[in-house]
Amino acid sequence: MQISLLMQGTEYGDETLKQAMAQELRTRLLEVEQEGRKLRVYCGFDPRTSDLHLGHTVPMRKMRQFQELGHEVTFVIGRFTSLIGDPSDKDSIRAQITLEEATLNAETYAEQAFKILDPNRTRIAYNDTWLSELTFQDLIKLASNFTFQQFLTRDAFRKRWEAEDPIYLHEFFYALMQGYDAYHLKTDVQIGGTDQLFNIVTAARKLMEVLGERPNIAIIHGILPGTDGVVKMSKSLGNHIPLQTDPEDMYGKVMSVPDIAMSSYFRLVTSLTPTEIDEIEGGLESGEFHPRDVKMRLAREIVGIYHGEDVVDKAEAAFRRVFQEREDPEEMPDLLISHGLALVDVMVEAGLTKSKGEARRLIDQRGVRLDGVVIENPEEILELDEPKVLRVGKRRFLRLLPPEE
RNA sequence: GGGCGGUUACCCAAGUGGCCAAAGGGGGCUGACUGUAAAUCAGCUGGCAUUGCCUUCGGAGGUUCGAAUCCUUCACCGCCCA
Repeated sequence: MQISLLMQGTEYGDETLKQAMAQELRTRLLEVEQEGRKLRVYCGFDPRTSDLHLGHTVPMRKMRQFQELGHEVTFVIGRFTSLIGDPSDKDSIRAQITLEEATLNAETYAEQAFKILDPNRTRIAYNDTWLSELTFQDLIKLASNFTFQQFLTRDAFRKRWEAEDPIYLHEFFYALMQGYDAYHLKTDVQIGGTDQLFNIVTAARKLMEVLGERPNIAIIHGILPGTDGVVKMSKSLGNHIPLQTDPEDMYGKVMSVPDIAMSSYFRLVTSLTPTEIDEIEGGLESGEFHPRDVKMRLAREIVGIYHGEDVVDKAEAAFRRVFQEREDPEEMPDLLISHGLALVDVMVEAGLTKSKGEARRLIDQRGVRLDGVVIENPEEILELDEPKVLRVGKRRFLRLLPPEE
């Protein structure tokens, strides 16, 4: 009963492993029941940036499922692991962050997570509290359980090895640290994406075993692609949909996701049942549904989760207005300007462009409009006697207000 | 520690004294098309300035009328040897 629900949507890339994990989960459930306790479930999130995005919610939704079944969920904030950066992430090595930065970034992590997790049933833990206590001796002991070759067969490392790109020694610690988290928390279940297979299945399970704990069960989910539809969602790539964005923006960002990624989005970040999703996919395939309408449904679902059903209609209306009917949005920032200012200066001042050169370029490319009229002259001087709407490109808007007389 | 090769713009990568703000690709942006999808096409992609100037080719210093390109030195990376 619980098993099928908990294994729902998992993706191991290996049927044998999946069966093994399902079997272990079954056994473990029975055991904890006899012990009169609940499963201890955890997933770690590294605060390498300050905001969580849709991609983070995939494991969080799975955690929520465990919560609903009464299990104990620990939301680990990887303040210590984020110092290294998971080598599974391509460019995480590049920018090392400090504990101070990680702490700052983590400030609102829990608050953001509670959009998905039940705050009353979530334990928050920071992994620096135990990882920073380890001695060099401890580290040696942990490290001695693994061979260099085991790490090297990992895709992330192997590719770099073959490309003769640097692989830093400390990157190997990441898996050890994550494994130690699982050991320290004595977890029964660890959740993560397919990119965490090595960290969870190889490192954590082995470490727990040699340290005298039962290996935790890996619940592995698929990876949510970003708004480009291909690469894993991440803030540093700029293909993310932040949880803390306004409903209109969230709706629009979902709409910009390529069709091919829709199915992943439905499966990974909405509450639709597998049956409902099958119906949608069938309808798409037969041509019964228009992909755009399906995507609008997707956008409604997602906006509804984070902003509430009551604002969904408004977000959708705003989207239709601006992108389908090509009207100006109802709400946009105002800027009071005085007479005789150069348009390019106003654009830079308002943050619509980074430089005057960029502003001129956009005007040149016919990408700047004032009340719908394309501005032709890069040296345009503004003389307003009534408010006008400045549109830069597809989605940058500003209402210019004339000076008060 | 020794030998060799390398460090170029957001990323990859060409460029070995002036024609280099620096080829090409990716990414991003603008426009056309359109469903803020995909594909395609055209263009843009350091800053300031209306013909010019300033900053940029790992850091610092030097040679030269002139350097991403040559020299010195420092730092970092890879390969091979130990």
